[in-house]
Amino acid sequence: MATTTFGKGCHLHLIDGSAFIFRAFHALPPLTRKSDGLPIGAVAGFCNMIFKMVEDNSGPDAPTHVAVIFDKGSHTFRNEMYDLYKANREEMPEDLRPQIPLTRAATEAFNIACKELAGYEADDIIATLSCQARAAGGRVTIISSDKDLMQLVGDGVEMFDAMKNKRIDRDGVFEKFGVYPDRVVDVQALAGDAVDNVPGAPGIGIKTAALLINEFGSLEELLDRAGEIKQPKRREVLTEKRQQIELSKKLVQLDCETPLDFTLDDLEVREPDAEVLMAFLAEMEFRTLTRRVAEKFGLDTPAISENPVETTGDAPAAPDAPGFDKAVYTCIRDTAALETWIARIRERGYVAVDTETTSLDEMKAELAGISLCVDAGEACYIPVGHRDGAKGDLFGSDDLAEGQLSLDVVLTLLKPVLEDDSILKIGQNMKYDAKIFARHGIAVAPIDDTMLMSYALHGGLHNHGMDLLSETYLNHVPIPIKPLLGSGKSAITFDRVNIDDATGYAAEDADITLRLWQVFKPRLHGARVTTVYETLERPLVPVLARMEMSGIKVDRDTLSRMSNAFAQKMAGLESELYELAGRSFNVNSPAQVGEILFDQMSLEGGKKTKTGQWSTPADVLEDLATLHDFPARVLDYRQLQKLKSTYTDALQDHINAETGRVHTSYAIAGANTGRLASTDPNLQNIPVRTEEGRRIREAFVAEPGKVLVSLDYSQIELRILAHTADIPELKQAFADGIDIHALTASEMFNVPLAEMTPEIRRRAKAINFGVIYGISGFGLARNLRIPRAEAQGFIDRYFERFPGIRTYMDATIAFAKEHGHVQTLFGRRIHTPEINASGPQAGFARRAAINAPIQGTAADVIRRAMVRMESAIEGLPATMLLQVHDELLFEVSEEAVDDTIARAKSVMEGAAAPAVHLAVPLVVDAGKGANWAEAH
DNA sequence: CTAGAGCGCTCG
DNA sequence: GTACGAGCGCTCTAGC
Repeated sequence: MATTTFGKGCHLHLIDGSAFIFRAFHALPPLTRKSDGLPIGAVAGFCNMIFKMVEDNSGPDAPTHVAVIFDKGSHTFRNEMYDLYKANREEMPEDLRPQIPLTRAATEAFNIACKELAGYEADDIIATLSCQARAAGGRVTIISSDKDLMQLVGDGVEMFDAMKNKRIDRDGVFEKFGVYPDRVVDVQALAGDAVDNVPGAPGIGIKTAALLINEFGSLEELLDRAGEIKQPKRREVLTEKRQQIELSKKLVQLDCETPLDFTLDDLEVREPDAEVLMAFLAEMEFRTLTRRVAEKFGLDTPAISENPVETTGDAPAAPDAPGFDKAVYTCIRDTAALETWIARIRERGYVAVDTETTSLDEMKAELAGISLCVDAGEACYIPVGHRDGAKGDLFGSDDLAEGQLSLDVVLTLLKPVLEDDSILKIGQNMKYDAKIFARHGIAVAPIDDTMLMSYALHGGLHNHGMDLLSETYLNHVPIPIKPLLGSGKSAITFDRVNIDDATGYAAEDADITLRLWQVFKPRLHGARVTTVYETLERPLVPVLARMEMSGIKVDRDTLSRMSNAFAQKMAGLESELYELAGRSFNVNSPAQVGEILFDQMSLEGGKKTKTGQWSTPADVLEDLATLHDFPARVLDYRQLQKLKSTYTDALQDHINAETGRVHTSYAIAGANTGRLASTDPNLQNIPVRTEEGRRIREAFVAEPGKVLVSLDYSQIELRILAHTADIPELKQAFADGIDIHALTASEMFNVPLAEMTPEIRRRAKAINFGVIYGISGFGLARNLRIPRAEAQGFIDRYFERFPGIRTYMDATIAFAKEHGHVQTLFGRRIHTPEINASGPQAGFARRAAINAPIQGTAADVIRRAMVRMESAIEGLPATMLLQVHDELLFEVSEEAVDDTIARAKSVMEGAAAPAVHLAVPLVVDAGKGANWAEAH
């Protein structure tokens, strides 16, 4: 083809490559290459789009010049102007990352120019080329739907949305922005952009911005004459935020003078080399496209062994995986063998790791050994802390039968591998192993966690322990630990297990972990949970590990004194109860309490539990307490018993001898909804509702010179409900900062807000919570202690007043029935296997399905806040210690309290963006104090 | 003697 | 038969 000079009559097509594949990745079904599971959905979408253009563009309107433009790197000249530019941007999904070089390769295979420039966005290159083409008298079509490019439209420049197959001209831009292209930047400067983190003028959206620009003619005119604006808020924001608005304009204004090292003439359309193109398409295993391309060029279709298959989340396990064989596992007792393994790991780029220790408490556990696996079926165990069973002496390298390398030697060799950025460490519940290694000065990264992959894939279906996963997904029953350790008093710790047995057990764990990873990893994309796994599960591992290792200081003396006081009171109550009953009995036994109440005293209203004994829960005893002292005293006793046994006594046993602090453990995959669960001890249920219970929080203290700072989301679940079910009245109330329960009461009972009584508000509050739980007449009646018919009346009125709630509930259940799962706003899936059951099960399943998206979205929000928190408070003398579902607790040096609160609050309130745009504000309240009671 | 179910209570 | 989601201490019993 003869080289021509770009000029009049020429038509330039500019394809926004980065934006296209990002959109294609999310919009198209997830496709993986059959032969190796490589995700290629976005590449396929891209190739189809390019091919379609090649086919369509043989007419008179065909481009004479064409280029695909990509972003290069994330740092651009805009970050020099404003360091927060695109700071909200999500990390690229891992399944998309490998597709980017493939898309460049595809562009080259089609023999289309592929351009990018460090320090500039694709948009700037597109702007520059557009300007040059216009200056030369040619026409331009920008293949993109990015609104940031709309400022270029007009006068011979058009846009084309390839996904929607829609042209965008001057009028199209006007539709979107309310102004013509030459004023688009002015509108964008005012409206800002949450996704790119362009600040704009707070409170002004696109519509208002367009109104103002149309009235004043330009942004500069508007800012100069802002004083003339009637609305005080607008006037104020335009005056006070002038600098911010001007900066925003610079950020959205595209650069038409990007220093390019090529000219328009270099972009002239070239015929693809058919063989190169066919080879590429065949390599991608695009069967249909390969055939169509072959037809177009009149070539034979090359044989492609496998069809690309859309994975639905049920991709088969590797069919040719070797069986499990203990005999193949090796025990590593010398450095040469260890170095061979390390070389193998480096060559492979990933390794499954498991640690064996002397305790389930990571803060006390000593390392007994480490197992590794890089190929299914072949694993090793490196003993480092095994001891003689009788004497307890550590085996050395010269113990012939039981020799082992020293811990120091092994960790020195493994540390560079475990910390190597280019080697993926795979574990089952990696938080445990990461904490063990962290205590030895090793920061394990990067990681994958098979437990968390399973949680993202199968949440709600089953638990995610290794034994169950192995049986379910590998069809293999792992070696049980019981026979090795024994149980009860005679149980031994893993360091006393003989090394041969330990090798068989431990190496298998690494083997299983690797195989689970091989099964789960390619399924994430098909099940559309890659982003959930990568942004809500995996990044929490190091964050929680650090929180757990920090622990919280608990004052033993305070607890001890309270325990003594409780014991005294309980002793008094005990004798009083014996007196009232006329005999001694075990107050801790509900069965015996029931006997005395209902058999001996013949009080009315008793019900039996399913095991046939009298039921004596607190609400029943509360009713009986009006008739008799005995049930009243039992209630008093039970409260003290609970506080003493679970809190003031048990917590003391959890104070770590070395740190003097209590270190809880968070289960990331514990709760079905996405919530964390706290165990050993549970620090998410420390009393707060009663005065006496709340005093236990006085024992949770800050170090001298520091304070505890608590930040909690206000009404987060109701806010999410208002957004999700799209209830205008509730959204408005949250926007206006109105008391939501009072508002509900006012709407339901026709009582003006000014005349609200606590009792009416209390009822509305119970209904609001009931809605979140999948309300029933029975449940509300029991909660409010009113007749069931009356409760049902309330519910009916509520649905009448807020019909959107009913719509949401019905739609959620219908979704669950159709898909077998519900999901949160962030895409977390919660499976609902019982949703089609009948009988009482059906009710449970329906209520759980209604609740899960709300509770789960709230859980996702705080997870995101936690993941972002560490960098947000970096440099401040502040440590995040605890999470209690909607609360984060920090320990902060006194002088940094205000800064910490400001930064943490900002992270928490903005945690939904940019992945989710909530139509209600998130509000966070803060408190501080010397102890948790004061801070909360 | 040990493990596990059942009950009841704590939290969001 | 019923509010959603969790964990833990105590009693009691089945089974070694």
